[in-house]
Amino acid sequence: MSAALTLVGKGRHFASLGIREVTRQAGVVPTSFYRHFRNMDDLGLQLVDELGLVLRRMMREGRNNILQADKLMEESVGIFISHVQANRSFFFFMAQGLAGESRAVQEGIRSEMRFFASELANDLRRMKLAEHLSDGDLDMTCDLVVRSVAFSLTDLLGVSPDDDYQVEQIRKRTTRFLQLIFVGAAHWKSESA
Amino acid sequence: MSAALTLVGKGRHFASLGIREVTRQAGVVPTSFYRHFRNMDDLGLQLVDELGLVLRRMMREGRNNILQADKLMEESVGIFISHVQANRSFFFFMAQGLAGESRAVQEGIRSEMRFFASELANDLRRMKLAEHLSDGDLDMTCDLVVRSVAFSLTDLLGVSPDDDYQVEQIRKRTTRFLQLIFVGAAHWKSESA
DNA sequence: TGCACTTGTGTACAGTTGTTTACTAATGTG
DNA sequence: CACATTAGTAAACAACTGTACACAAGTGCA
Repeated sequence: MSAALTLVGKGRHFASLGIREVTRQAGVVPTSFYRHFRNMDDLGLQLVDELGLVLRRMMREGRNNILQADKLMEESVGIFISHVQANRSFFFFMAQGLAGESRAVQEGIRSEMRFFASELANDLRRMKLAEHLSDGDLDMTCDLVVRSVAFSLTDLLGVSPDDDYQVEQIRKRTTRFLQLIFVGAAHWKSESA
Repeated sequence: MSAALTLVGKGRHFASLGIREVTRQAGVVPTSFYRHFRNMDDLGLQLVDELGLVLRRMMREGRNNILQADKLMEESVGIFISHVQANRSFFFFMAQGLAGESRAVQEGIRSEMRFFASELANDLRRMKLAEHLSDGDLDMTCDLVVRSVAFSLTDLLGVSPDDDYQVEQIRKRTTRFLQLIFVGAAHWKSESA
């Protein structure tokens, strides 16, 4: 699994990886692959599970470290970026999987994102930061937040992690996106359509 | 090119396509490939150019058919969805390319999206729909709009085009996203950070 | 009519792929 | 210690891959 991840981190697309290629990277004979996985899709699914762990760690760090509500978005984006940089290959895999060729992997990643969004909605409810929103509207808002951040992910993966200037731009832009969304949520009226 | 697109439309990932496979689908001998392209990346780049045309057609239809400002978002989303359904394979290619393995294709698609966002900003300026926003803030808003719609694209490609119920859900959700963003923009104050 | 150019064909080759089968080394539990 | 399980190996195979080369049919222009 980490061999596959390494290759993905080097810019290869998961869909184009072969069994022999992965085992070669792992320093192991091709037949060994079958001791652990039935095929590449299977390996992909197990990577999705591990990705889930990475995302949960990120979420926990967010919950523990965000103290003042007024800095909520800056800090969240900061945590997000630092986790992406620390697990670059995993997030490459995630970004690829959103439009990947295995339907199962795609659905797995999508469901991780839904989970993330619903946890975010719960947190906001608990912090009483969105009391004027109906449950449905809060869910929608959080969904949009998660999507926007996920899209920033592709920006972030497109620049070198050492390019501080570009990373800073992405950080600022993502933060502004979130602020814009929450300004919208603050003035949102149900059935405004 | 249309052979490659057909394969992508059938669920294959562009990065995993081979020359022989594409020429087989095209009903042509493998060596013919080299008459037109140097390699698969080259083919991908030419597909990006064609994708640009598809997007421009969509934009034009938007400009011609949107009459009342109050239905602007419903109609825009409607046009978007109908173009996606009419050019499904192209949009598959686009969604894949955002995290593809060819840096050049990736950059090409990204730049098409930037172009789209800046045209959108110009239109809104021209229609005097965003006069309280600075240029930078309007650009940001349009960027977020385009990203949100692009993300909905992956939703749309994940369901069958005949599944009217799901398509309708996506349409509604996307429209609400845009409304939320524009409510945010309407109440946005520069330097609100 | 002849000529340059474009597109497609046929054959060939060395390298790579996924997968099977039979065998071996390492592991931890009773 | 013996045994069952797990993880890795070696050799083999047919199928497929990208690419090279020389050649043929179709095109539009002089």
